[in-house]
Amino acid sequence: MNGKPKVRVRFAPSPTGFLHVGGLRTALYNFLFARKHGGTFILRIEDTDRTRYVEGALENLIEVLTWAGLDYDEGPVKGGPFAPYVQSQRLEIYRQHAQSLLETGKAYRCFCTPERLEAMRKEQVRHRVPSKYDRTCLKLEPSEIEGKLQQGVPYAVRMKMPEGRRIRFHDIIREEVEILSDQLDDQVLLKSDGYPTYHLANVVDDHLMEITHVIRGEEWLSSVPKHILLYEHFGWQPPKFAHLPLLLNPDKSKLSKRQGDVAVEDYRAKGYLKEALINFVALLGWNPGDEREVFTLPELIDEFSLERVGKSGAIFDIKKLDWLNFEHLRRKPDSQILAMLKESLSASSLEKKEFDDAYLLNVVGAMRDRVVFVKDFIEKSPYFFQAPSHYERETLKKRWKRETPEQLKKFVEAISRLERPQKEDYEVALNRTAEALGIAPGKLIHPVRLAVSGMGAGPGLYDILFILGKDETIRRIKSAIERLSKGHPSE
RNA sequence: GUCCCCAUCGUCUAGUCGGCCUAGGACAUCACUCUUUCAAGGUGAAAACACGGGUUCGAAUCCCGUUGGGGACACCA
Repeated sequence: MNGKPKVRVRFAPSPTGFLHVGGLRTALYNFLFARKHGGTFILRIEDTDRTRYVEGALENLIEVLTWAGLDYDEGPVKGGPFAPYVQSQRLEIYRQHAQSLLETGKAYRCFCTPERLEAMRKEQVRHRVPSKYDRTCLKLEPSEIEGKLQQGVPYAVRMKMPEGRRIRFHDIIREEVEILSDQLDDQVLLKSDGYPTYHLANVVDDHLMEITHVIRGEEWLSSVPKHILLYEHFGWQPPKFAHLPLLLNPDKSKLSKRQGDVAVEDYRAKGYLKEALINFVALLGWNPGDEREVFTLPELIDEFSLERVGKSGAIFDIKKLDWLNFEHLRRKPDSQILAMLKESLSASSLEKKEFDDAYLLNVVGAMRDRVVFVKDFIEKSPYFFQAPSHYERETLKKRWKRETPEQLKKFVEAISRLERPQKEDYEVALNRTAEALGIAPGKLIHPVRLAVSGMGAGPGLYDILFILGKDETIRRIKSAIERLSKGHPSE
């Protein structure tokens, strides 16, 4: 009941076909801020550039946001009190606002052709003067304007920038920022095709949708004065601003395609968990102030504050993302990993894709400290899903000796006699066999591992044998003896 | 070029508005440990306040400048 307005924030992407990880972070910070303050998180689509229209981009965007767990309260499809939330469906609203600026003399019509503007800019660049619109159309007589309108000459609406104004504003992250209005161009607000530019649409919508905090990327910082002026012209109170530092490529340029993956979907496809990606991206520019680093979404909501967002750009370091993926994966209960493993299995190129839950759970237990991704269960321990097709050359060289086949035969004999062997039974059998042969257990352990898995690394041998089971173990050892005895085939 | 923003280990960063910082943590790297292998775990090492001036008894922390990096300068967002 007290005067504090309810927090309303928006994530306002333009639908270019995929969600950029930088966009994911912007969305996340907006989301966290809203949830933290019991506010509203709005999704608004800024599709005012018809030349960049991408089929299905909206659906894709919503799908990815939903996957990440960033549910919006108002927006396209879902609707809300300020619908529509897609700018291309709000053209009339922008037209009216542009009209009112025209009437109050804060804006004017510009009939210049793109060609003329292009030539003008070139000229300005050549003379090394700041490239700004030369205000040709501001000097038009009312009769001339009338004439052009009569003839149906297409025009854009330009904002008339005041001269000599010092525009100062407060940014939650950057503190005080000051820009001279002389630097500002007479920005086009309404394009000749009737669509608004970002600046007009953004300001109008933020006001109409009662946005209290504009949280967006730093690339917008230098546009704020234009926006402030617009709010002023309309007689509106501007929202609070928070400009986030940029996400950078390893070479410190603005994160972009070409230097790796930038689409959230790329990371999803590679097997990153949403928990890890969200956690990682949250830490790029923000930290809780203590030493904790692994967070779930609810924990982030609890801890988040814009005041703790840093000012400098952050390089997207995939190594740390991998580590977070590992951390989040290992925190998941076996049952959940099991479900993901099954999915991974059915998508794999394995011949056999169906396994008992109990069997898979054993695999999960044996491998969970050794994998970063769910798909690693298959890639790092394929032998749990199919018999080895070849044996690692290096390991073979190191562990497989001339006398090995005979020794393994003894081990096979020993375990053949076992009834429903447990882990420990394999261990006892191996130790006894080694003892009988008068050799160290290692002389058997390594060849057995190689025989059943084809590799030199993995979980404890007895775990592997137990998981594979007696019959399969014997089969694989015999097969290895057969294949590796003649000559010394390495691959 | 003009304007704006930024500046602590290779990377993400702590550093609550000057003293407790001989600069802390994490990832990555290396070593040791554990161990039948590989991981995980444990222990430890190496690794940074861009530079120059101030202000102050005292500066990573405040001010100025330099350098470096980035962003914005469209009828794209």
